[in-house]
Amino acid sequence: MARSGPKLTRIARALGVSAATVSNALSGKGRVSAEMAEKIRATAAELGYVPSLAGRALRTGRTAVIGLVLPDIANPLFPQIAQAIELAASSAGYGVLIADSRGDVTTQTKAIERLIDRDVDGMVIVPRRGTRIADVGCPVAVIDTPSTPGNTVAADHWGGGRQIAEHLKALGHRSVLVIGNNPASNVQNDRIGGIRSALAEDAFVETLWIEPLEREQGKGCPLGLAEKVAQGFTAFACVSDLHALRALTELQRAGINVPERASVTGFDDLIWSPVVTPALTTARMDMTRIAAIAVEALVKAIGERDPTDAAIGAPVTAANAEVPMQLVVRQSSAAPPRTQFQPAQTIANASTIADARTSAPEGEHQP
Amino acid sequence: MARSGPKLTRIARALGVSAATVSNALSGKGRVSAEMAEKIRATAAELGYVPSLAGRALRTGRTAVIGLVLPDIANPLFPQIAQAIELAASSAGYGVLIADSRGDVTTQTKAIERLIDRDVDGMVIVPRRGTRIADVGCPVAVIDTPSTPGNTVAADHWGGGRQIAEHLKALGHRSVLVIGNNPASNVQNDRIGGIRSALAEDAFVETLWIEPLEREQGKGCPLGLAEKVAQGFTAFACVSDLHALRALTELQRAGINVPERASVTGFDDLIWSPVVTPALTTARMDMTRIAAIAVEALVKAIGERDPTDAAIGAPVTAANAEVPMQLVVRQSSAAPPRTQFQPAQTIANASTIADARTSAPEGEHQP
DNA sequence: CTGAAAGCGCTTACAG
DNA sequence: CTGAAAGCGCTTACAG
Repeated sequence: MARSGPKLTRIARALGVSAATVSNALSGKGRVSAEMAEKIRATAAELGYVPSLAGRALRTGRTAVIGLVLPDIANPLFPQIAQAIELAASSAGYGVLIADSRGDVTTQTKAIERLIDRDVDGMVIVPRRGTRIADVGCPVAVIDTPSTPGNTVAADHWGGGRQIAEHLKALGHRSVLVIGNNPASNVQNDRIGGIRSALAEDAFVETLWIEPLEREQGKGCPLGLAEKVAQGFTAFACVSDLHALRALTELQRAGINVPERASVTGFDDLIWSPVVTPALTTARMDMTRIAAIAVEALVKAIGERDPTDAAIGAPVTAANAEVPMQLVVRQSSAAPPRTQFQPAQTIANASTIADARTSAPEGEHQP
Repeated sequence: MARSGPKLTRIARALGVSAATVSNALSGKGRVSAEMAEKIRATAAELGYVPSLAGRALRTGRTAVIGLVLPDIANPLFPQIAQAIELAASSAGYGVLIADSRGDVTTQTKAIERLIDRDVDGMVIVPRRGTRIADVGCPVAVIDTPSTPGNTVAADHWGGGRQIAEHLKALGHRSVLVIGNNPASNVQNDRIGGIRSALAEDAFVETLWIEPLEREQGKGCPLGLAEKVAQGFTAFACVSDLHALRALTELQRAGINVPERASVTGFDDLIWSPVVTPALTTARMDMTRIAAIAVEALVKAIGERDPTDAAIGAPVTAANAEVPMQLVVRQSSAAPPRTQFQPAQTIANASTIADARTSAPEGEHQP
């Protein structure tokens, strides 16, 4: 309650000891007799003592705050990340200052500078693709992809891709269209690489890079998935649940039943994945663990760092770990048409769509 | 770059003046001659001087940090809010510390306490429904609904509801099912109230309160919307784009074309709204303005507050404003079946669904 | 117009 | 084991 409660000195006076002794007792550095320490702790608790971070920061050079730098807060993955980091950080006694890059590299640099100016003890960065995080001047933990050179903590995107692929393979899918939107993204390339590697021998795989959909425009160029179904694709493996959602609704809109006639999978288990009909099969990151590792590494680096080396060229430290992804199977993926009988039906909006039954379920485009 | 750059004293020494003069020059309090001030500013810039917030905080009792308290970071609206608040706050020279309530009232209280312990100058709170924000001990701006008693800044949810309703009415819809999930939410009630009030005379309206979908479960009880279509409803007005997405996909899954046979609308213009096929018609809040107003009010309150009144019972100040919502018309809403010819078609998954053409498009359930 | 002093609350050597 | 002192970097009265 009490904003920056009573001061240390008040406790000291109340007990007739020095502020230094109170400080020592409270920090448990052991320079105080057990009884005295106990008495001091009791009084502190009773008075609702909360140390002034400002005072401490000024003395120690540590603010107990870390920055969270994100490429774009609008990213639907942001909530998961922020929540996990906030939990890990506050458990470790750190506050989390947010900084938004708004998708822009210049803004990212500025955001990082602002955090530095605020004397954060360290920062967690989810870099915008292609960004080099260097000589920031404080400990940094990067969350990205194992493929990113340097110290990073990341989900095993490749392994996640393999899980998705194994799942589709086990269902009997042999023609898979992989959908991504950013060939420059390490994360997407890892996921796609994983999918392709697990599917390599058994299936025909094609990758479709889609254009970023202009927000607000909303008129979205259709991905032409109905045609892909007609060509024989039975599964659409998207690198994000956002693409999966786009694929799912486009297929449904074209009158193609999911999962009876085409399976759709995504990545990240975003908020809507279980809400949609049919619910999306996806692979999720263990954000809690990723955040825990990142923050732990950060805290360790902060501890090892000499707070007085303030200036340029200070060590950039980070974690280096890879966390498995978890497959979440829901109703948007099932055995392909070949193995499941479909009652005769006419397709809505048939004008633009070839009836998939008239095309071979697979193989016609095999090399 | 330089972490907590050169100190004030360094500038003072470089110019042979006192630290006090430098401080005065930089803060522009005008106790310094113009030339001197200019020289000082130049040197400060040259040395890359960045004031130590810790030092300043200790002296002034102001940390230049505000807290952002959210009911649940996982909320899909969070990105919009966080982004807008971060921008407004950093423009005003404030950092933003995040605090997650994780949907829990106790956690919310703890999160607020932690922010207080960190000596934030004020906080923006998006309260969990039914929470009383009181005697926090620092200036507070609440973002909620105009219906919430007390000082709040909010979107005009009621007006947004009216806009949605007018839109549907203009298209010719006369049977509207309103979908919400939380009868205790002021926001939802305002939105629904607005919809109903604008529709009152001309249409039949029913409200469907749906169960919160258990995440991970993903098996989601279907909402039974196909049946509603059979009953004659032609429009589904949801209080959130998340519900709208659920409705849209359920309808599509049932073989009901949107928007030809049923229109779907949402609220908030969440990330997926323009991505989905058909893109969602929705009403969005002007988060930028809401955040600007909230932060401005907060900063004003902080300025008026005596930083030494530290303790209990300090004034809780806030904004009080109502910001119009903006209707975003996309393809998920169109004229109802009656006014638009539908080619004959068979419905997929017909087993569970009555063919809507056999039921009256409206009226049969009118009182 | 400018400077010297005091002090915000804390912690860390250094004495006793 | 405990205390007195110094100082982190800043700003605000108060003198000159």
